[in-house]
Amino acid sequence: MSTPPVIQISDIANHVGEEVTLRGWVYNRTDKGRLQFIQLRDGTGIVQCVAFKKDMDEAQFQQAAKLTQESSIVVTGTVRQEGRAPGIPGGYEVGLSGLSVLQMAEDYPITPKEHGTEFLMDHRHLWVRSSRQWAILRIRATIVRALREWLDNEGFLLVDTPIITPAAGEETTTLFSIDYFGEPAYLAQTGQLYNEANMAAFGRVYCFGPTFRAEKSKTRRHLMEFWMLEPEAAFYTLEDLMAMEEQLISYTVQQVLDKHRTELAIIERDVSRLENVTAPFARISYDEAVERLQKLAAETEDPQQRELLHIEWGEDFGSPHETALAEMFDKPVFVYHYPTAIKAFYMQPVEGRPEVCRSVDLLAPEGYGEITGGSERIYDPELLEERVSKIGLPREAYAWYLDLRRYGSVPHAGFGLGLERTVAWICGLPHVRETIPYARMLNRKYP
RNA sequence: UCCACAGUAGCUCAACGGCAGAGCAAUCGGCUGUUAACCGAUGGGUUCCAGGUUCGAAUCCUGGCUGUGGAGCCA
Repeated sequence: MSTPPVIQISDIANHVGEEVTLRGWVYNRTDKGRLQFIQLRDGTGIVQCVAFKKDMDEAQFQQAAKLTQESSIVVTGTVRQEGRAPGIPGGYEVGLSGLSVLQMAEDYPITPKEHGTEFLMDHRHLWVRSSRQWAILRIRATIVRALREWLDNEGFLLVDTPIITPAAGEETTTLFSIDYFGEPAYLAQTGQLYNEANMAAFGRVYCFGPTFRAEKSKTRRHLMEFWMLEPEAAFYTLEDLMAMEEQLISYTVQQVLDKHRTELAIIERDVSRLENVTAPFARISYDEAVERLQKLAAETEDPQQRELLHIEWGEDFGSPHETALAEMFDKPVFVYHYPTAIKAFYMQPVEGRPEVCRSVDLLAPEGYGEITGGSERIYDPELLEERVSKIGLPREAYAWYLDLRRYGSVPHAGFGLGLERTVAWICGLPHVRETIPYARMLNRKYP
């Protein structure tokens, strides 16, 4: 007797009326005596399998009745359309004729009831099987693919930058240090400086990989290990950068809308907010942003809220400021020309107004905060030298970077995009911890 | 690092100075259309840890640990 062909649940609509084999895990099970319902999960979807006592071998029917949640099984049966059948995609079910058990799962900790965050994060290795997490991580993969696809199509070359580095990428943030054969080394917090070297070799480049920040940040927007996409392009101006970012982001959102209606429905995302994300995005200067915030603070009744929104020109935005600014627009908003003093040393000052620089951050709507940050870079060798010595960076560690300005320096610009914040925004999640398979946070590195 | 809140059964929670409880999960039984099925039964506790107050502490006090939310910093 031959075994029916193995199919994937995502492809089930193409097999109605056929005898098939499915392999996977028991998502849920219930029975009505001589009738059993087994929801089977195979990674591509979930389908309801129906076992009637009269259609099956008695021993197999008895075994099915003992199936525990997440037991691994192989089943055979006939696919039929059935409006009552739940699942992903749903609307189809399999009338079982055979079943074999690969392993009977022990008591599964994650039940179909609600659980707390700590418990779920402790069982992250199992939690990723849940349909909500399944949907989020599939959308994350599409976001990564869309971002890279757009860049590849626009002539940006993927050039990887190192993760183990000899010194800080920028001056401020704390780094994770490692022992490099007796010498200190650090996990990269950005690939940007290397990107600038690669830009001079390939014109338009990007790097995409994990970055590490040893800051003791404890918020819904921070991870110790997160993925950052960093494009860098020769001869790009700040205006070029904004035009590029709005195309890249709107393309990515569109790809998610095209490919993941099912997943967006599972996580109950309000897609109307995403359908709105089309170029051009709003653009306001830092000056205007401060004015808007001061006006808003003045009009705010609640004294506590007014205190949170207080800002003077020259200060960086805190998260209440970013949220308030983003709420003034129904799509992402660029804020450009930040004060030079609060930005990184390599950012190009605005001509005739050196107290501000050619920098731009993109704030996502709905309170998700900064999802990209970028700038034109200083290309004048003397100015860059001056900046490096002024803030007391170790000259020898940056010698190679300063070299770039000595051999054919050109105007150029680039930005970094935080992947997890972008995923959180597009998925409408309250916290970045669910946007990455295994989050590394202040109080968590397990599992 | 700072501020606020929390920790009770495998999970989610109740009990708030006087016998340690419920729902789900587990186990056993029933049911031919379940959608987090339903019905009946059974088992399940170092009330985070250490000290203190009290006739009596899950409950009040002190210290610690762990977590959650927020701030700062940042993407």
